[in-house]
Amino acid sequence: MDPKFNGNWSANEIEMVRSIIASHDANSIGTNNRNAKHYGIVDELQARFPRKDKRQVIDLYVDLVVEMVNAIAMSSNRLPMMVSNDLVVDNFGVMVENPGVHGMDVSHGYLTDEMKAKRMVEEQHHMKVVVPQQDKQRARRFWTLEEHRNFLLGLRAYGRGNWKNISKDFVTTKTSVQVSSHAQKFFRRQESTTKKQRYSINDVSLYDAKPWVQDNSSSWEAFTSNAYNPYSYGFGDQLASMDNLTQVYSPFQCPASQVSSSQTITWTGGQQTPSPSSAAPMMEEDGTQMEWTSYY
DNA sequence: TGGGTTCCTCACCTCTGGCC
DNA sequence: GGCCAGAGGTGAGGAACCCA
Repeated sequence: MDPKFNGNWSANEIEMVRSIIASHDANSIGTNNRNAKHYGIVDELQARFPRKDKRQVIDLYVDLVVEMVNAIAMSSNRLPMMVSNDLVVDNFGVMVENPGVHGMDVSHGYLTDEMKAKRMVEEQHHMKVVVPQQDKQRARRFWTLEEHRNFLLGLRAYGRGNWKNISKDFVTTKTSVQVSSHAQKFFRRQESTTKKQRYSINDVSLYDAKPWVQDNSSSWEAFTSNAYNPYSYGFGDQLASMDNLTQVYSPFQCPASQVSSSQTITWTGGQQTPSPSSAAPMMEEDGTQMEWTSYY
């Protein structure tokens, strides 16, 4: 585990976080919405550790998940068998092609022939169900905020270029090609910080708030500041150095000059200013479009 | 070592929606 | 209604990997 991510965590705290993640894992068998689970765990972790900011919680969570997945993957070397992702029951919301995790009927590390046969049947069943859905999803469908956040988490965990793993473990609703395409737009967006741009999903960073849960009466500045926002992950100067992934932690994309030292984002320019007359689209989980509620 | 496969990057295309 | 920016999809090209 990269120590720079959890230097503020004691060994006991890390163990506590592990057990919380594991308990979520055990309680979530049969849970289909991995995306919601990611954030449910993060929310619980932050509730347990109110002195930690959201960024620290997410950092540690992602690190531990990746660590666990890697450990399981390494241990699977002596069990070279493939199972479908859906059969490896929710592993902290991260799917792994791996046996030996709970929910698997493994006897002494090996599957019996009967189990294998049963598994093959189940796999066939899953394939029949899943493939047509993928075809269906081939139709143009905007990325939801949830998907984009999971994309950022995946980017954080695997780094740039590992789209296959990001697709498999974090953005399960998108193919690696789709993730790659989204990443292309995302990085292009990150690079073009000087132009006036209207809001896009790629302006949302991992630590940004969930705008749709905000009180309509709150101002945009209050929303983007950390003071009263329970969903604010915090951003700004303290996020300066994250190797080649700093862009992942960038705040809403706007010229640096527009970000005050107090980390309050002020929006300028018609398209970037979320006003009732220029609402930026948000996507619901089912892909239907919702709009910004008025923050002014 | 060479052929086949997989995956990633890049560029381009089409569609959508906001602005004038 | 036209223009333009942004989003998602797709194909070409190349690098990396696998295997006989």
